[in-house]
Amino acid sequence: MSKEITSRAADYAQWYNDLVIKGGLADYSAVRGCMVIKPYGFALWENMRDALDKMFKDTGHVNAYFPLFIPKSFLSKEAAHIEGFAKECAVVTHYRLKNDPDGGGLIVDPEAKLEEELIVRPTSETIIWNTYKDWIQSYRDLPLLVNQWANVVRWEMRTRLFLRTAEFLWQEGHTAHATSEEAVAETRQMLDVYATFAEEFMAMPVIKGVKTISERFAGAEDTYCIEALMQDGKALQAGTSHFLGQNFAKAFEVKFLTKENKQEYVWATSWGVSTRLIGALVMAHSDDQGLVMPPRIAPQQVVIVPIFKGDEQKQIIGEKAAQIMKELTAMGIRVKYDDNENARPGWKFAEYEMKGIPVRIALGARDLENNVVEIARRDTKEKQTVSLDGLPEVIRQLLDEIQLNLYNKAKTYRDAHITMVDDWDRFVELLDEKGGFLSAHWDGTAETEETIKEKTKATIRCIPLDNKKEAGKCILTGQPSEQRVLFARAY
RNA sequence: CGGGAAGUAGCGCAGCCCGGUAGCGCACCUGGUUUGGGACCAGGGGGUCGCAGGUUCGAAUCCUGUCUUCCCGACCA
Repeated sequence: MSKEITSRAADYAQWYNDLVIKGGLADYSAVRGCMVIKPYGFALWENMRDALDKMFKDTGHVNAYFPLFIPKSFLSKEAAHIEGFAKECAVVTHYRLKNDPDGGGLIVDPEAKLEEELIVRPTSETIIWNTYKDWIQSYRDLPLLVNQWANVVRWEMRTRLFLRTAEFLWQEGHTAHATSEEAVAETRQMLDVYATFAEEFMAMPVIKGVKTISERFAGAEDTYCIEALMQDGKALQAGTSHFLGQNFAKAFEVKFLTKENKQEYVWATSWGVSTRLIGALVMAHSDDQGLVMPPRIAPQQVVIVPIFKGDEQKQIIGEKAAQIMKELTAMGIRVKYDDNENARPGWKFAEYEMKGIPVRIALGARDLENNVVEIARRDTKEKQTVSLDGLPEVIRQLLDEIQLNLYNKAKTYRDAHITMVDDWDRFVELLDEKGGFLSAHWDGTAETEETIKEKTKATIRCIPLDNKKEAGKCILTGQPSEQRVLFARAY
């Protein structure tokens, strides 16, 4: 009624916007390109953050916090890095406002110009490596394994809720190591952490791979990524992990003394995931009725909707619901009871479906008489009547089943959308008609990559880590190729 | 940053062409009847018409500027 959702078939982009806004995840704000993350969306982020944070701690990392502002001179120390970010930096030039003497309200005080302009961090490599210089003296200080949860700003031309906003929340890990091998191992380890998180918590299958040179992070030697596939057949980079070599160590003079008392530059990594994951989650599982939340990170896993006539029934049902809640909560299940009398049950059913709550329990007087409840699962919309006896265990298993089903469904779709193709015309045709990943040979040159992008808007998403070597001919140029790479149109 | 569309009550919209008392649906408040898939009846409250200038006796309506959003491109996570 009041909250119609555009169907995916009618307008995929609008469907996505509808889910984010009507599902209560976020809103547009008065600031261009910036969004307000609403409590429901932030609860989701908190669950993602908590799960990831634990995984980071379990792999030996600690959290710290570095400044929002970066002196302009820092950013320019690493040539490739500045090249990559210069075009999208917000710059602070003054530190004071004053009343316009001509009565025009507040103006920037021209007297208050900063001696050195400050950049609002688009990422923190430079300020962090400038700091690490002081933290690292000897091999005994290594490895240095630090993560920070922060906001960053990248001045984007065109923004989309969660997928690309001028300001976003993320975590960025920055580590320093004594050897190249150790840094590469760290890079790969964190990529595995991301892949595990995406698959086990978000129920979103991902492909681990390495980026081509042109898709590489500015300042990295190698960029690894996890790539996910959305329901419209477009790929989305869900996380990246970079092997930075000694680029930042050299730019910021970060050296350490080896056991042999020799000065050497340290080896670095950085890795991050952002609130973009929320956009990925929305597009991976949701349907035309609304959001579909994977149980493991759903802000609410179960909602109980009472169905009653009159205060007496409300009272009795409320008591039973409280008991169910207590049992579920004791099992660590996040459950909400909605006895708001302003909305009728049917309205609540639709509302919670839109919010994607995995399991709904309907509890009415009739059920109490029969010692049963009706449970409905969001993913398949199946309903069943089950006994109140042993309900918590049934719910617990159902949540696991939903989690698994979402993953399997997404994986089936994803696997069905990786297409091997060896013919250029077919390649172009598939992009338009089917979408998804196209596994094709590439001659390894940036020129060919660029030409394919110009002709088709498809980019090389990654070279899968488990790729097998296979001689073939480049899809565009026919030049010899030693392996297939994954092409797709991407967010 | 280019091209298109839009901004009027919390939300969705009409009114604008042709200037003259700001309207409809949902939501909200009160009372009543209801409650197993987005209830109904009656009464009621709420709007600097994005913002700033201009034209005019008079501007939601005409003109100029500006801000914001959406869609499509270019750029990028």
